[in-house]
Amino acid sequence: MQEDKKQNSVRFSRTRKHHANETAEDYVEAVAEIIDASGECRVLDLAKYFDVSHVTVSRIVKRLQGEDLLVTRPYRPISLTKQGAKMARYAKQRHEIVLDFLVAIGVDTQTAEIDSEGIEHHVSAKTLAAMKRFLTK
Amino acid sequence: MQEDKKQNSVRFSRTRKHHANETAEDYVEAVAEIIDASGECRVLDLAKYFDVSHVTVSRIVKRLQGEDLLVTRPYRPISLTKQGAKMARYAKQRHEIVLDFLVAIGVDTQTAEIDSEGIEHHVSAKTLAAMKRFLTK
DNA sequence: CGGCATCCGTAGCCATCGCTACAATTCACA
DNA sequence: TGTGAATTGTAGCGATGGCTACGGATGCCG
Repeated sequence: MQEDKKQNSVRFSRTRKHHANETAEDYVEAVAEIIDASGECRVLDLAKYFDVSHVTVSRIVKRLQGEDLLVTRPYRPISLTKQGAKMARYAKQRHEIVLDFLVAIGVDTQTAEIDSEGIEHHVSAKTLAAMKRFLTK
Repeated sequence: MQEDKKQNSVRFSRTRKHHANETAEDYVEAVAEIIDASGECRVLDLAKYFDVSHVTVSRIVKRLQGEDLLVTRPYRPISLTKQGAKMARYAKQRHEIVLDFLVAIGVDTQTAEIDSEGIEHHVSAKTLAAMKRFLTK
């Protein structure tokens, strides 16, 4: 119990920063997916993708541009920076592993798709590695 | 890809409401744990537990009282309502299953403890059932 | 090339969860 | 009992992410 006090700042990392990072991962992954599927990514594409208003997307896109994850200009399409593309690749890979893993342990596909969206942001490299090992066995 | 548009409101349930619910689960679980360990739960106990200021705890406790999950009075200890205790029991059980499951697939205990904190809130009943099946096999 | 539909930005509201600074209450102990 | 330390509440700030309402930009098509 004592050592909890030191570790809780890590265990309960449900902080603003962590949450903002989840959003960043979701957004770069979505941008990559949308560009891959349709050639370009607009604010409205993201609004439809996440089922939020274009205003919310617009503000988040602006923030992520400030974090050097994506690039856009007013009334123009959105593209990823090198850093954003890297994050998107990692997020996509991790997402697929988590999804496949859930299916592998017997979760139905639809449930696995929903749960993996929430779970993926909390899977550390070590847990991801364990899931990978499980999948290749 | 088409059907994504309908499902995204479910898939990306990273909404205010969902996030607030995660907080509620963490808090009732913590209150139950603290009362179980020390007999009573005070604002400062929760502040230490989550490594946040007492102000943050105080505001959240007030909100959760409004949601009928816990009961307190100014400068008094915090206890759970029937509904809060029920949520705490479920959260604790789910937490333990996720933790045991991560360890079972080969994640070290410390990493499993960290990851399970984040993951547990996104594990549906079906996924939880799959984890339980895995553990009893 | 003008006008209208669509897309996007801005203004401004709310809720949640962080914080510091300060005020109020409680409680133990002198 | 009174007083000081510990605890808790309040005021007020910032960041993030929801929203509606409205205005400006773009671009297509007659």
